[in-house]
Amino acid sequence: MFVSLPVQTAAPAAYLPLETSQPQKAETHLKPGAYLFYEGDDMEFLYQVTSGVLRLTRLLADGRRQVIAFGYPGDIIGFSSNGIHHTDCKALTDVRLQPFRRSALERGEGDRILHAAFLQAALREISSMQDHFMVLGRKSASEKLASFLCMLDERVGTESGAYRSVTLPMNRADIADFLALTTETVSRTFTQLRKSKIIAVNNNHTVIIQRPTALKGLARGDCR
Amino acid sequence: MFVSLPVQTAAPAAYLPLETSQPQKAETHLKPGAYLFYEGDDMEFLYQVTSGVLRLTRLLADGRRQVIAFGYPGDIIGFSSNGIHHTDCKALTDVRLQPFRRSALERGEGDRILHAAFLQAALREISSMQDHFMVLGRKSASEKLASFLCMLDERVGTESGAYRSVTLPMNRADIADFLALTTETVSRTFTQLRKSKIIAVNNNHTVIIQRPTALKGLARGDCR
DNA sequence: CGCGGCTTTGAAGTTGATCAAGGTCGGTGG
DNA sequence: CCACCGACCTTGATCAACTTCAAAGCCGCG
Repeated sequence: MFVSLPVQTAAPAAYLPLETSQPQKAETHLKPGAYLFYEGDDMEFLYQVTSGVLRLTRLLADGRRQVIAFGYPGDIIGFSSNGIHHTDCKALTDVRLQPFRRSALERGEGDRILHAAFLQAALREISSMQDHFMVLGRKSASEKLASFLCMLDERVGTESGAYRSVTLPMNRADIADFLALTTETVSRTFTQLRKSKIIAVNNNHTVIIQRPTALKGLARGDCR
Repeated sequence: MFVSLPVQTAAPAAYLPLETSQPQKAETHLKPGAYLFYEGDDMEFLYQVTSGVLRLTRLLADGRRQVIAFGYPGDIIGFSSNGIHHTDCKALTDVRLQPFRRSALERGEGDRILHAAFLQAALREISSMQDHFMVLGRKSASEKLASFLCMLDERVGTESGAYRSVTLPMNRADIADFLALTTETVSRTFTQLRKSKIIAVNNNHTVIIQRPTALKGLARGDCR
């Protein structure tokens, strides 16, 4: 019986457009702060993120919020089983998107290759959501933040001098609602990681990973 | 901007076999306590649950555990994006399963109808996982348990006299690890729901829903 | 009857939430 | 260029929910 390693998401580390021979709708563009769709909207399109970052959220009646996912280049956004969107989707940066007609999901319709690509994307999504269950359910605040930073580093981290670094287009509240914490706790945890020299923080939107091994260990839950 | 209603999973409320014309492997059978696969195993097959209940779990190095899902009749079990299982899968009851070759997921291979059915199943899975994010991340202990009972009632609840009732094939620890609580808290919360006459509990494995509206309200988070 | 596994209950301990100020930074307008 | 404003972030003090630790109860089964 193994122990959970975060799935080595063979997710498109770099943006990789879906293969298709179908005539497609033209690329869509979104300004920071703009919404792509709201919860309850009819699903007309699926989108593959070409560039930029999106935020998918859900709300409870009393305002409690959960960030369901951040959408990065390569990700497919807007999957729904019943033709209704179940999240709000907002652009955090300038975003470019490739839309695909909803019918591309339906049986028979659309080209086979595209269909298979959607299934692969859905399977990757399931994998990463399973990882996140563990994060939400069983990890401490510092383990959660470490997991988040590691995940972002794997997806969109860049070499910067001696260290790798990650840009955070979302604010502390978004991170809090993704990790099921409060902004205060996220902030305190950043401070803690900074003080233990595991990371350094620039202008609150750039994190430099000074001790990657320590960060990964924390993320895995080797120690609390 | 809407507020999250748990997705009306158009999930096969009753077991609905996948349509396929393909020659299939014969149905598999599992005794209670038997494992279907372990984390790290190669994925050879996908399975549709015909009858019985499965439990999918993940572990952290220090033993912290998260129940990823319970597999009920109609559910597709064993989705993986990279051909490796990322959970342990154990039968909680006698289980019958219809296996499907992994290749049925791959592009080109297999029949189109089956392929589309898998995609639909994957999309439903994503929907229900999104619901569960909200439960794990933002709900209190009693809201979590109420959500769990409502979900089970929708899926497999039965009319029993004046009330509906739900059978729980899993134990308190499994429920705890599904909802990210401890067995003690789950037990206390059951007691609390019992004392407020929202539910009645039989032999610890049967719950009678005495006040469905109160239970649903609690699950939605109308009040804490 | 008695054993073992599961569940319940109680008391004390912790983690993270809440409440409440300040502090920082970037943009705007005088 | 500087002052101000607002949004966001940080820090501190207190609090509550849930966990942990401990012990007893229940129940099905050999």
